Amino acid sequence: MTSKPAQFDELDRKILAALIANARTSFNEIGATVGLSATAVKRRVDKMREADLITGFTATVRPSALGWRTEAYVEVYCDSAAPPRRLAEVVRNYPEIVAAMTVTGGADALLHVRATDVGHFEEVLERIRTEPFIRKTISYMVLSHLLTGSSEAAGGAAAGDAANPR
Amino acid sequence: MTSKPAQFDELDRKILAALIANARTSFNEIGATVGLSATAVKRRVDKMREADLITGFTATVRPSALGWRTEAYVEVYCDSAAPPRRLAEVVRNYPEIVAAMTVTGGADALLHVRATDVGHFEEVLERIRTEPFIRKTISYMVLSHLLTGSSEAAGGAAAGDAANPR
DNA sequence: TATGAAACTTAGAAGCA
DNA sequence: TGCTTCTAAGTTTCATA
Repeated sequence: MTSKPAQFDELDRKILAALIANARTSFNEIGATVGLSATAVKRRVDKMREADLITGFTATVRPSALGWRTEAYVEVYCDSAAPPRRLAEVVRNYPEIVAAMTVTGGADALLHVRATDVGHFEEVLERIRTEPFIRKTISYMVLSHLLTGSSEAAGGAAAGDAANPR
Repeated sequence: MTSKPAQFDELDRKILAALIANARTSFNEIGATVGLSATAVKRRVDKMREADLITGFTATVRPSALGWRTEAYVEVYCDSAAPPRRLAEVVRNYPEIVAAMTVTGGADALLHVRATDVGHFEEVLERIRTEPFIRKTISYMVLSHLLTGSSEAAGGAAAGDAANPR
């Protein structure tokens, strides 16, 4: 192993931004933009993948085009005895839960839920509420997105440049 | 224009799932999986892109590897006079806001914020609170993600199959 | 209208200077 | 790091059902 943790420089940032904008941009094209040969770009990308900085490449989809038209955030309140591990197991059983995390504040966890429609969401919510250690839930239905093209507005897509989280 | 909206079938679903799992899967490989030639797969992908069902291809990144280690959800309460449009403009000025939406419930909007550390987050929060029509904010810091590999845990990556929103 | 095979073109991978 | 070769994938055209 080398001593250097393969530092991330400005060139890498630009390459990353190009790949986030369009994962199919050719190394040649990226190289032309950042002033590097295609080979050099490839090597840097390989390193970023090795470093697990780039975790993969995916297609970005519009959930509404697939029929997922309802979205909500759900605060979950648990019995004090329930450990986060337990909640993680439960959450995995719901394909409608696209994100789940423990949070500060009154609630124990926050769930990001997608459903086809309000009826579907209600059904999911009722199932969640019957989970043994869940005491109560508070739902916030998403009305409209204020950030179009945002990763989460697109429902799991990435956009933006490497200098920014989105 | 044709009368048919180019219906989405099971084959498309499988192709989409393969591309979401890995956008660099070759058409040939996908074809072998779904029982189609590479040419046919490409044509279906082209159609899905035209239909804006597939909105693009991106690299998935681990925000923490880029130094974005703090994450929070912020409820925003506005003066009753403030229209959502106005909020949308404001939100665009903050690269730290990775998602923003109007929601049901007491708050007018919910922001998903990423920052490098708690100090950075506090600074962002203070800036947001000085925006003219914002009355108050309530923050929920994300402690840990319960769904690893989830799009949002990865901070803007997509994963899963087309039958599911994630 | 959708498909598959073949020809053609471009990009990616590997080795070398 | 960049250049060149080799290989593999994407792209286009054509014929077919």
